[in-house]
Formats: sequence, C-alpha cells, structure tokens
Amino acid sequence: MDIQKRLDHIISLLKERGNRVTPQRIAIIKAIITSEAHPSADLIHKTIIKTSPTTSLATVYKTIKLLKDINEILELDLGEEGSRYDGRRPHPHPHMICNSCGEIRDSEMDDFSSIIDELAKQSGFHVQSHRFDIFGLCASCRK
Amino acid sequence: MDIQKRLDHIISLLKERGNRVTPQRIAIIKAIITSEAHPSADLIHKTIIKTSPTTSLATVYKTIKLLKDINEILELDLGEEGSRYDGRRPHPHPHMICNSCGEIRDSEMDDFSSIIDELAKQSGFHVQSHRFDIFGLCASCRK
DNA sequence: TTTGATGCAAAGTATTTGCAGACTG
DNA sequence: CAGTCTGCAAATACTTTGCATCAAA
Repeated sequence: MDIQKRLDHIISLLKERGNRVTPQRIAIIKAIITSEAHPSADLIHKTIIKTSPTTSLATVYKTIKLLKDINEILELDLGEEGSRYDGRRPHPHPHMICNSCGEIRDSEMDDFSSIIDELAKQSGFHVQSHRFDIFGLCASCRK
Repeated sequence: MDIQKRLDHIISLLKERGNRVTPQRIAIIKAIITSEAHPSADLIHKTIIKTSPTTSLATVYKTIKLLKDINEILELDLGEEGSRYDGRRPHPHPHMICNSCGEIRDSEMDDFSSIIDELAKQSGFHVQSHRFDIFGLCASCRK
C-alpha cells in the first residue's frame, strides 16, 4: 500500500469515528507512516515542525494515542528510553534493536500465530497482541 | 536449583566482584528469587520492609540494577506501568501478560535460538538478548 | 580502617492532563 | 454554531542520583 492510500485510509477511519482532520494530525500521520526509522514522539515532533510549525509535542502524543487506538501504528515500548513507533507495519512483528546506536530494524518474519497459539493453549490465555524484540548489535556497530 | 543454593550462588558472585553482602541486599535478593509474582520494585520493597524495615526503595532499585548487571534477574519492561522482575528464571523466555489484572505467567518454551539465529543471519545482527511477550486476557479475567 | 553501601530528598524524563481559546464540519 | 482539537504548562509516576552517614570486610 503506498503512502497516499494509507493516509487516505487513516483519514477515512478518523472521519468514521467522528474525529476531526486537522492540519496537525495530517502532518503527524504523514510523518509517522512515512518514516522508516521507528521514530520517537520527540523525533516526529522535530520532523514536522519544519513544515508545520504550529504543532506541539502534546498534540503529537495525543495523535499517537489515537492512531494506537485504531490499530494503525505499533508502539515499541523501550521503557526508560521511551517509546518508538512503527507506522509502516502496524501488525506485530519482530524487531532487532541495536543496543549501541539504537537503530531498529524490522524483520521479515511476522507470523508467530502457531507458536503463540501453542503457548496460550496450555493456560487458557486469550491472546490480543504480542511483541518479539531482539536486542544486540547491528552490523555497523559490531565492527 | 533450590532457593538456598541460588542465594548462595548470587552471594558468591557478589563477593567475587568485590561487592558487599549487606542485610538489605540479602533481603532483596531473597524476595526477588522467591517470588512467583514477577514483582515490581515497589512490591519487592513493600514485601521486605515487613522483615527488614531499614531498607529503602532506592536501595531496592540499586540492588535490582546490580542483579541485572550480573544477569541473575530478568527485567520485564512494561513502559508506563514500570518494570517487573523475574528472579526465578533469569534467561529470556516468553511471558503471558494479562491486560486486565496484570498477572504475568511464565511460558515453558524458552528456546528460540533457531528462530532468532535465522532472523539475525539475514542482517549481520549480533544477538545479545531478546524478549517475547504475549498480551491478552488470562483464564480468570476471560470469564 | 578503608571504602563501598545506605537512606533521604531532590532531580530527571517520557508522557498525560486541565483548561481557555481556536478551528473543523 | 457546537463541540472537538490545540498549545501551554503543570502534573504524574517510575527511576536515578548526590551526598552525608554508616557499616562490611
């Protein structure tokens, strides 16, 4: 799905829900679905104030929450380092996170349903989402 | 490994490193390697002040950091809800985390080395650790 | 006796919230 | 126009840190 289609898709979801489509929201959504960098809220903010100066960090957080609620972005909760967001592939998939430079790379493998089903079956657990994150050193930092 | 052996093991590791073995540390270590509840720092503190009243929350955090550094406990970083700790099985393994009551249950499956190797191989990533957490509703909350 | 550990309180940091005014639909 | 959204600043909550004092070895 290209960026424009995805943007239109999200905009219609918002309209359906009765949410308003403001310039700030469009700028934030564009930034987050475009970036390959798994940006933080702060980086998203720094990125968009260049072209949309009247956007506050608080609004970035509010819009992120909105996008999470409609399952259009994935939050990668790194704890003390804050959260990073994946707006390109909103379905859970593994990430490789560099402990040195902080780079986050997507992995191609994203179907863990059989493994998760097996784990859940044993205990009557009802699965809603998951995260599979691998920490280490990326190829560049390894050198 | 029973609790006493594990406690002795950790104490010798600390001595080797030149760390001191204080009553506070012993109380914290006992609490954390005994609990099945994946306790938070605050819960560990609340637990031990009953028997070891002269232990501050700051010391709990400092000791947790120490135990993480020597790889004797596992941190489960839940972001806004703070961290929980697994002192019984310090090697990475999947957890099932209830979105309703917060219960964290260990899964038996803990060898993902082949999957992780495969993911890492594609990109030259050097794996140091991982987390595999499944979110949903536990059997009780499902009802 | 030496030096690392402790407790306290203050600082730190990512995120959330309350509110008055602005803007979408 | 009604009601939502925005920016600002204050509030939150978990965790860390500085420092004077204490105690393990």
